[in-house]
Amino acid sequence: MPELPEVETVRRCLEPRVVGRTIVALDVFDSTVSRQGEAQLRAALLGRRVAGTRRRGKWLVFDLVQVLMIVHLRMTGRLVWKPHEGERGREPRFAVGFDDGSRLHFFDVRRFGRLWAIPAGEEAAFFADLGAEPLEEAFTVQRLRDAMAGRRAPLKAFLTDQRRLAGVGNIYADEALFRARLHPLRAAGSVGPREAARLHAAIVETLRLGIEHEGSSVESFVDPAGSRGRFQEILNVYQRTGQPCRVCGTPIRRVVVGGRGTHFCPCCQPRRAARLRTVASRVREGAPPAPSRRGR
DNA sequence: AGTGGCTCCTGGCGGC
DNA sequence: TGCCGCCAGGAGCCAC
Repeated sequence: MPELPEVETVRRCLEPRVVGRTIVALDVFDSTVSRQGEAQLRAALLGRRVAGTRRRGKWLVFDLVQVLMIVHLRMTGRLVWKPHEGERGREPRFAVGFDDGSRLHFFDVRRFGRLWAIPAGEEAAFFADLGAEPLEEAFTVQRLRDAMAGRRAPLKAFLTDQRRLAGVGNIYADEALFRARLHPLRAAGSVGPREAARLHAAIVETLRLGIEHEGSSVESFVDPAGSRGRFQEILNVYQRTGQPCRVCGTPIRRVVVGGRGTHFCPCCQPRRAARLRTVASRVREGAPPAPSRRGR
């Protein structure tokens, strides 16, 4: 499932290949890939030069100066770079041809991926509902705390909600929560300042590590040049149900949160806050519980 | 408003 | 061996 690190990996692979090239062909083989028709997409894209590539959350943006070509890979979308024409096997959903004869093919077995061509001036409206970009400086601990404040939604659902945070999906949410030692079912609004700082660091570290490893190839992810990612080799919890936690050896558990498979270590990610657990263990040891700071 | 649930889509897999 | 049904999940939509 392409998330922020996978989309960034795709972007980095494509950037040197497409920047400076002019789009001379667009073929739509599956009309459901875009709400816009082939004629409209062609009118918007043909003859335009690629000035740069960007990423916003899990959305890949090709900057064509006055127009933006935007691609979302969703579940199984794959952009495949072909130096020259010619493609074997399954038909792509769309293909873009460049002025030097090279082509970019979009393959997508589950057909959830989408393509847009919008005027550059509509970018703000297009991404209006998208939350903080986690690898930008503006994403601070305070910003995360503000976003979590008062929310009853479980942390797992909060992290994968693109309106709150852009780019985190199932894999990196589970991995970030493990790093932060936070239980996926904890309400986002119940997270204290220290825990929020830990979660912030965990989100940033996990995503950076994902990019460093060129993404996770847990299903079929490969970059446009055909390279697999390596992050799946260092996953701590995702799809490791029943296997021992790499930290404490406890079997990894799987629960469903918001309809999504969620993996965590029940020992490293306790449901209750650490302070409460300390009180519980004091009771178990026969010592009187520490007096509450609030006196109640 | 915030939250949870359903839908789309198809290859892969477990069970019988 | 073959077939059936379930599972995976990003985002959009809908209901409460």
